[in-house]
Amino acid sequence: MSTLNPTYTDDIFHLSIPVLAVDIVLFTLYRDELCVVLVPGRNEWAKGRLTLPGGIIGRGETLDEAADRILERDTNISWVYKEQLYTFSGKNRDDRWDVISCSYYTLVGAQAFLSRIDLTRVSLMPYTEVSRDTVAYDHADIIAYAYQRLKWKMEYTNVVKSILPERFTLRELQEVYETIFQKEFDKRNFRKKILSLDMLIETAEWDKENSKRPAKLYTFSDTELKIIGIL
Amino acid sequence: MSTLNPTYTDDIFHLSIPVLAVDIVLFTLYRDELCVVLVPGRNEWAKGRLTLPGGIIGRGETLDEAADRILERDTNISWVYKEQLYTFSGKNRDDRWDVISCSYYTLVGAQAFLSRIDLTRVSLMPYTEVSRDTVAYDHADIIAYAYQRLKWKMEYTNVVKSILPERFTLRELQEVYETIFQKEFDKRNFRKKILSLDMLIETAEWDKENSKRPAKLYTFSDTELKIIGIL
DNA sequence: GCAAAAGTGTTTGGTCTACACCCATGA
DNA sequence: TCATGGGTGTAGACCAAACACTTTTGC
Repeated sequence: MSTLNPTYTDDIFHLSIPVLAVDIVLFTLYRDELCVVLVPGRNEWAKGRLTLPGGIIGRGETLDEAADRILERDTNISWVYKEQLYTFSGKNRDDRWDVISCSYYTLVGAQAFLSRIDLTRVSLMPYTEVSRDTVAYDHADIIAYAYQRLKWKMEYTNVVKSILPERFTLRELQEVYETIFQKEFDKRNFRKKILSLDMLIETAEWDKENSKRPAKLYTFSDTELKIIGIL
Repeated sequence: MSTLNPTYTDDIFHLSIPVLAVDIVLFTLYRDELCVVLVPGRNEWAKGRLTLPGGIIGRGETLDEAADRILERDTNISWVYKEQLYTFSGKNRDDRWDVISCSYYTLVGAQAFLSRIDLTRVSLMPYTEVSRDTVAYDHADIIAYAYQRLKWKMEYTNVVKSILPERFTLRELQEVYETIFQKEFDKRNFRKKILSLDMLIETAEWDKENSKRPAKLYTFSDTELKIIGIL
């Protein structure tokens, strides 16, 4: 029996203690929509349905390590901002097993995401289509909770940087907020607010991508997650 | 081997998966100080030191049920507001075992607390005295985290009601906030703010306890936890 | 020169803070 | 009548929201 990475064929499901799994809610923006990464269910209770990437934690592993391992296994993504969300244990979580799920959520930019992922193994579902009918177990609840937490983090930290490229325009930044919050913000107030936070540094470069007046490019002043009040 | 309530003598510590425990941070106010309930360490690695009330979760139990069971076992307290805090899994949490701890915190009024607890089995430690030297494992870290979360919940919910008697004066309410936040608030601003939230109902009764001008007694309008912005 | 997106300030209302005095009661 | 804590209002600073026009560029 391997120490790391126990498999579903172990006899761990017949013990007097529950099994602890780690499930990951990976958010990304794709075609101006907030999407979640899902994988096909691998056991008989989730066959033909989509689930969150997840796995059983091994002895000697921390939860963070297990989250990294599972994320890398399913998406090839190896370093991202991630945060533990909640540990779910409702009796009806799983049709048969007594599995407790420690969930994480993470946020990845579409570029980084698409360049690493194998879309034959994972799929993207728009957040608006997530429901108990479209994803297995209680994973729709976990995703809904992750979405709340994400919005909330975006209101008072610079976590949005994990979804943006190194340099970006204020308009792009605003669009990320608008997509995730599903509401529009006033351009002037948004810029004033963001700039007043000293979260961004103005670069000397300009965005010449589109054929209109070029926009200044900005970058984040902090590489680490920082708590600030945004919205 | 019992299904609920596995004991430390089971062989569960030799498995390929980690063991999941539930630890509880119970806050109460005692002599105008924020205190935490601790119990004597029961295994050889925590002998002679104090730990949080905790135990191994059993198969068939949810985390909330395990938290209730452990709380009742150690303190006779059977219904209180409680909230899952975080699931800790650092490698150095425990000298020997690979135990993952799902922690809860809760807040109990001194009256309810003292009437139910057996002080020969548990002890109270002022929050200011909690440190890695005074409590075992990584429990000081868990308590510090719980304290942050508690303050934060008190800023935007009516959670404070779990520590107050059914009827109370505005002064008492303010004192609870001052004790927990370890800072003083302006009386007029505090009253204005609290009353503007429609969180309280003014009763027809007066507090005649102290021998000065009687104060109006208030009660909470919501019995459930409610999100509001307080401070 | 025109279409398209970038960029920019001011006014207004609400909220937070600081601050000092009178009132009701029991002793 | 006095000591003690209960109860109240206002002015200034700050922050959030609403709102419209000018600038730069490519075509």
